[in-house]
Amino acid sequence: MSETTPAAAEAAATEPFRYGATLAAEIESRWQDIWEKEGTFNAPNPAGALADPAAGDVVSKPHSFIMDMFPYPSGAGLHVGHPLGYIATDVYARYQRMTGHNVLHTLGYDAFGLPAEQHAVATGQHPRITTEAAMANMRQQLRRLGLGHDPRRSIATIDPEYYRWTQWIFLQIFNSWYDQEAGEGGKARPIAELIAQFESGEREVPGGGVWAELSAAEREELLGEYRLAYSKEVPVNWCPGLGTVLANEEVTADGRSERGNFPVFKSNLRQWMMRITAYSDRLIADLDLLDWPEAIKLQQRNWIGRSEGARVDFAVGSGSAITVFTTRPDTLFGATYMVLAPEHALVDSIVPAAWPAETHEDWKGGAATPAEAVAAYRAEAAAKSDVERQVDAKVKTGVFTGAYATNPVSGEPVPVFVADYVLMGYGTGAIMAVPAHDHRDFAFARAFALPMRCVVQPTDGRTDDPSTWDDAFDTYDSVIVNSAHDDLSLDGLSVVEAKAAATEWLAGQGIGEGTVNYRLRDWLFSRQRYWGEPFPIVYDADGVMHALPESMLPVEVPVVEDYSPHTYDPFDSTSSPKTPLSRNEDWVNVELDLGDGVQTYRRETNTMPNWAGSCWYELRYIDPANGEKVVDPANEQYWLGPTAQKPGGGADLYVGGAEHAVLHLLYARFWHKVLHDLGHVSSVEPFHKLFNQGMITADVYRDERGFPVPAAEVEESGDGRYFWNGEAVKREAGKMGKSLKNAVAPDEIADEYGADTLRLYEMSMGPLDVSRPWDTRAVVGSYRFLQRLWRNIVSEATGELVVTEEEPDEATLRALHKAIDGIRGDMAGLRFNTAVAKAIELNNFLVKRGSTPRSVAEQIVLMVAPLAPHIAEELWRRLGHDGTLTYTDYPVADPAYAVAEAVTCVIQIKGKVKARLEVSPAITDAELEALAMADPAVVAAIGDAPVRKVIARAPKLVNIVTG
RNA sequence: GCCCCGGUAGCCCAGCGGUAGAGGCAGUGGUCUCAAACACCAUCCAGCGUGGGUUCGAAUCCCACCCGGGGCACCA
Repeated sequence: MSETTPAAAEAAATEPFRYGATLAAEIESRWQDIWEKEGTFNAPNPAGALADPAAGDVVSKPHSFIMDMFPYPSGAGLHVGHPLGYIATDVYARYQRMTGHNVLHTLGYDAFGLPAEQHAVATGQHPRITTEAAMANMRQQLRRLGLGHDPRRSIATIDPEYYRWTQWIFLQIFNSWYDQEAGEGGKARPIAELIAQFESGEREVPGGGVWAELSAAEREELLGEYRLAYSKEVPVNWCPGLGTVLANEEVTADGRSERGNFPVFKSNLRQWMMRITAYSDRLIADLDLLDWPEAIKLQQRNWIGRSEGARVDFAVGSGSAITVFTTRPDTLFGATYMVLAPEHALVDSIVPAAWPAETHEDWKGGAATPAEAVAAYRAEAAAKSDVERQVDAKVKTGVFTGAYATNPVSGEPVPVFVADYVLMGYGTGAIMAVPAHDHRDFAFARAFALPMRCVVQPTDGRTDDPSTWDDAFDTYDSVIVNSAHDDLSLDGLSVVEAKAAATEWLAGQGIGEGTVNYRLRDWLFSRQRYWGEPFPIVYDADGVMHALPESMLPVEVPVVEDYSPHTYDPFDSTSSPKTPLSRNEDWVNVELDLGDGVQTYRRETNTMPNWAGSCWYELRYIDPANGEKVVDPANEQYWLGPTAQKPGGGADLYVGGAEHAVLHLLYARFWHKVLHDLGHVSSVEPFHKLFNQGMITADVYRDERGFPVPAAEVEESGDGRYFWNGEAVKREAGKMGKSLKNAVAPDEIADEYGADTLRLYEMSMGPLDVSRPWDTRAVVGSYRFLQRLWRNIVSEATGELVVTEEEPDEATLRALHKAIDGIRGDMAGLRFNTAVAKAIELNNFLVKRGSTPRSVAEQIVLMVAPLAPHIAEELWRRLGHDGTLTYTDYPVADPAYAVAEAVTCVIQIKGKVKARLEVSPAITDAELEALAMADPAVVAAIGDAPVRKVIARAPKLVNIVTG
């Protein structure tokens, strides 16, 4: 496509006053320069360096903080799918400016992370060089689109002045603990307050020690159990192929790394964690404050996975007990066996020396003693990667431990198994199995010939004998049966009632209590990478951890020769991570005075994950140059503070892809809440309204071998078949990208038609939240619209204005105000596709009219301005206005003209259209009915049939029911 | 397997109880042109995924199913 000479450019060469690619390019670059030079989109702050005395009383002006999801600057350059959201937020931001809002809209770069590092390793260039080049390239590409960003606020996460605050927030989190007793639902408090409680004896030191007598190492160990950021040996996701550990959220359902698709293994390693689980309840509850798509809220709720249930102790052996978590205490009488996770600590202590008499052969796993059987099974489970465990999930495996526990309600002995379908990381790592009413337990019980007991009355026609069942019966909507003994009877109670009754009884017996359990785990926060934020943490000669004081921030990423990660064979589960930063002894060993005189310390060599920088960037957009504080409270309050419309506060609009539903959005909410608890921000949520834009897809053409061929070179034959170089190829839908050879760059489209055309086309393709295919051929439609708009106002022959000075007639006013009314609503509701259609409709009206009154021209220019700002600015100037239209009021519809003067009323007989009438929109039902019944066509159609009923819905419809 | 979202003209999409069509692309015919491209004018095209139901009336509401896209998936 790019090889052919743009036809429009040729035309422009011969017709210099015509709106073609050449004229569009000239207009666009000129206005982009003006906006930049005049700082048109600079938003004044209430306080600090970005406050503007000339802006007047900023605080009393309504604000609108509009954000795009933090882009990662890819070295590959943009395709037309990337800017979809950026154009949409720009259109909305421009509309907001024209309706009196102080608009904060900018775009920064999330520039730390794995891809940049991998790219650097591949090309041999330092990640800072490649990343900064990619950012410059992306800025250049985006500038051409005319996005109205405040350039003073465009931060980058790799800037030391930015990441010093990322490290500062880390220190806030590190130096905090979650006080469950504080406020409603608890809150984060400074760790110093906890230490004071231990010192004074107000709070008992766990383990019974005395604080003053503990060593520094012991104190730090203890505080690690409280800190919201802590370092601990935990089972983590180790990915040898990437050479780093990963958060649960970065591992796919089939046990592979989201990035790179390498196998991931469970490994016990000392790593940094964030205690996000302390916020589980608040992260769920505060979703109610947010204007987010329900689907995203649902995904967050599911990810956090709150379940209410009970902890129950099952006595085993003499004196010890296995504690299980269950959501179904109502089915306690149906618990016929138990299962421990292979890693469960109690396994060793309950295993007897020999198999009990009459132990089922299938339960022994072929071993001579229970200890052998358990050891063999554990070894087998440990060697499995998550992938294998996933693949094997359909078949239930396990072995009998040889031990029996006692069902606390039935008093019956229940065998205790070890099986990997029970996960150590959830609940207590142990379950009571109720095979009659749980699918997994049912499958296991069938495999091991375990007894089942039906305790919930089946309601689907099956008998109450589980031996005849094909699967468990797990409905909640039924009543409990077979569940009674001397002082507890659940029989006849509903499931919900029985849960409460059973929990209450257990608590009374001291063997259980109601509890809430979460699927969410603490967030693994360290990575073994070079290209990330270093931790502001050092270790002294005794290995005791010290946080650096604020004055020593930022801890800069050292400039080194060798920044490559230590990667391994992707399948080598025995390997262990090594940090790239540890190679650099000069940097690792550091002389510092942390209050005890100058001493040698070793730096923490892990780095923070990619998510760290994007967890708080909304705050820095607000106050990018603040050297004293993360954000000035006056500015935070103004832009993010809670209001009647947004009870939790947060940015007014946040647009981005749905793929960040749980990762970024959950982490950012968590950090924001910590900062709120510690008094740094007034808002409790970072993003009030979230909008997920759809994807732009593109046709992919594959040859016989299935390889993609360059989509731009494919030709369509008349009969709907496709050819490339004469060879038949197959068409399918796909993502846009280099690998599928179907990427279209925004620059190509801007070259041929101008950026305004590209913006308009992207906005008119369909609703913003729906994915839709790119069609280069269709772009010309948006171009023609702009040409017609231009022609309605400026002569193509002379470049002179052609608007008339007449007063618009009534029909024109009606068309105009109908358009204003509709477009305003569409703009406010982010329905840009229909807004464009209405603008085209009005413009087409003006074309047919033959001339355009000046007042109408001005209003249509203003209406189109958010969508196609360059041509609008140019026409506005040519219409005789000085300066930018950015802050000119958006047209307001006159209600007198916004309704049609006459409407067509349809007359139906039994739902079939028989006649039409032109009536006033103000007509009453009775008048309309009378008119309809008098209509000759209607009279004829009714004939002799009796009229049973007449439905009149003024002014559009009358339906006559006969017969 | 479970949970979301979507199926309207050849294509992208409006309409979301009341005439199936706002807008765009493509197609067809014409104007312009020596021809063509561009542009302009005109025009063709679907009964709304399928099957039931509610209603005077259903693309629109309800139920079931089919197809496409996304998410979750031994979480006790």
